[in-house]
Amino acid sequence: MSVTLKDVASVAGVSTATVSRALRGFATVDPEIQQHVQQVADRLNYVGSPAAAALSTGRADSIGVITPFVDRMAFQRMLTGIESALRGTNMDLLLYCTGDPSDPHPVPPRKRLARRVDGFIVLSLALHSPDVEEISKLKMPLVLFGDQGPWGSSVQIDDRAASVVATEHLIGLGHSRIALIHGREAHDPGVLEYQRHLGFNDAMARAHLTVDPAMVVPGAFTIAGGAQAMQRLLDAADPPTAVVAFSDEMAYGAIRALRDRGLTPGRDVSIIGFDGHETSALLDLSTINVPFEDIGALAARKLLDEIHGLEADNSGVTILETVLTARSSTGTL
Amino acid sequence: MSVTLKDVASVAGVSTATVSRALRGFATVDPEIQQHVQQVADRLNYVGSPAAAALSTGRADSIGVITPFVDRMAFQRMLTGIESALRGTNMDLLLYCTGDPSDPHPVPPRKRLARRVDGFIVLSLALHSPDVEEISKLKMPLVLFGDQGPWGSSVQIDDRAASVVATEHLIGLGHSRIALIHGREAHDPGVLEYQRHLGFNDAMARAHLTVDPAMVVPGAFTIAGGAQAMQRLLDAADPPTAVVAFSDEMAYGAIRALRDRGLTPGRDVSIIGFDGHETSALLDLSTINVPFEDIGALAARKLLDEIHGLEADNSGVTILETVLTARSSTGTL
DNA sequence: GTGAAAGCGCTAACAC
DNA sequence: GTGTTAGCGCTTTCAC
Repeated sequence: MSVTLKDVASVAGVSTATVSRALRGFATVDPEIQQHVQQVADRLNYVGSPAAAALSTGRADSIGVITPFVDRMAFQRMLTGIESALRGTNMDLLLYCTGDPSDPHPVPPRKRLARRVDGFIVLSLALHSPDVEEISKLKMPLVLFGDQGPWGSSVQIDDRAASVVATEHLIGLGHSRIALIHGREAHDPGVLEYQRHLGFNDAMARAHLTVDPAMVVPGAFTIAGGAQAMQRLLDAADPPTAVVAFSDEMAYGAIRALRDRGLTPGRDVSIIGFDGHETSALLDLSTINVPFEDIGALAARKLLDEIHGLEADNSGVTILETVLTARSSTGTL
Repeated sequence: MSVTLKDVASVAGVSTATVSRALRGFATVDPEIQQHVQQVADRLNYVGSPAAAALSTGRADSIGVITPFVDRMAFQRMLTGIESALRGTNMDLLLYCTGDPSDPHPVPPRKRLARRVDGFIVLSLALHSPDVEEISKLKMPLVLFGDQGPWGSSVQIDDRAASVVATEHLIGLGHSRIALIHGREAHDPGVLEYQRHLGFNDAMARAHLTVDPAMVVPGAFTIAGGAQAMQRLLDAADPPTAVVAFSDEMAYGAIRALRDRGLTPGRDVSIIGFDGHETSALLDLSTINVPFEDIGALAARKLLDEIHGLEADNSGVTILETVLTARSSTGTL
């Protein structure tokens, strides 16, 4: 097939053990020999077999990233962060997309990735994944985002507090009939959405405002879903004057729905999103900035530390800050 | 360490070969035994070692996706397509991000991924990667996008023709002083940008319009770069009345720059983008829709076929259609 | 400092 | 149909 360690060894006139050591830069190898072996390997265009190394060492030299969706901007930003943290390490990145957790998936992620990676980053985002439980049973290094797991460390934001900030921003502008576009019904307190919902309720209660159940609609975290949600809200007997959306994408959809009816965001209806994507600036969308790139990078760094057995100072739960950016999509009543 | 095939074999009272066959659903196994083995494996929570299997079979059961950037919307869309094509197969996805090809990368992709995957999808996007050459030397299954490679098949769009369509759209609206925001200087005809530039020139020449070198500026394929480019254009002695941008992101930036000066896209300056991202509809950006999801899915399918040795009907070069969507960012002069 | 040899966990002939 | 056996290509004791 291809050129192996053994080939290099026989050409270089040394043992496979020496080649193995030399190529990995072990200090115990004679510098002359080390250099010679390196040259031979280069000349032969030798590329080692990760599979063989993995089998032998038990390490896979790669991490798995598990996410329900790849087509979300938040995911892309986290992936960017993860990638940058991995740059310069010898770790490879395996991507496993579970799809909507409510659909049963053909092959559970643990079966797929378990022995193939040294650890996992689970981006459960807005949905609690039953797979997380499965994965945590593996007792492998694991870093979670968006959910507090029973095992491993996690990177989080304070969803409840951030949601309070968003809601109070609208209240501060004089709004009282405030609607909520959430992703979907969440019953698990560990889920990001649940916490944000709590925050919304907190802020409303604190301002002595009532939450009208008709003003709470799902938007599936997509642009289309957000647009539909907004349409429902506008069709209500008593439409809202302001809306909190649990993602920028849903807010985009809401803005579109508004415009389609000739309404202007921030004047006729105020809208605030959640995520702080770059495009939100262009759409003049007020939003809660979530540092997804940092989240990804930090999660990756935590995972690498766990894998390498460093009892790092960054283990456990880390909470990152979110900040409100007010733009013209939110205005006084 | 963990439970192995051998453990399952001894518990089930059969040989490892039988377990191996049973677990992979070979027809040559007695149904009763097959079921029994499966049960034992489940009970023991057995998870096979991909490394061992790979070493033994020579197949890695995974593909590598190589891209210079992860933080581009186009990349995300292609990844979505690739992911969906891989769903239901037993192939894993390894992501390798080379970063800007002009920077030297510490570990060349071929060394990293070569023996770890069964084939590659290379998304060179707007930049010609010298790594492609290296990878093609591997003589492994390879599917390219955005570049016509010396080896392997590819998925493409007709960049030159699409660019003609975009430019002629502006010309048809009465514009004659048309600027171009490209990504960066391209000298390689195999590169997408080069072809689009050709198309721009074609359309201008056909309409007997001159291309002012001062009206051709780079935007680095980012929002910020597009904004800067637009600023330069507006600061020119004789600013353009219309602009073609080679990506929606750069067009977003251009729109922002326009707005920052109190100008309205489509009225004061017309702008057309390239890509057709979902958010472009919200920004009322005219654009050339590129079916990135389809490109990704098709590339993945081609690669799988190549890997499995199917001399598929979809091998070689496949060209996908692009379509113009006119919105209010482009208007009559 | 270097080599010999025993695996790592699985698959694929090949016999039975 | 099922078991035996010989690797796949590397790492890693353990001698020397």
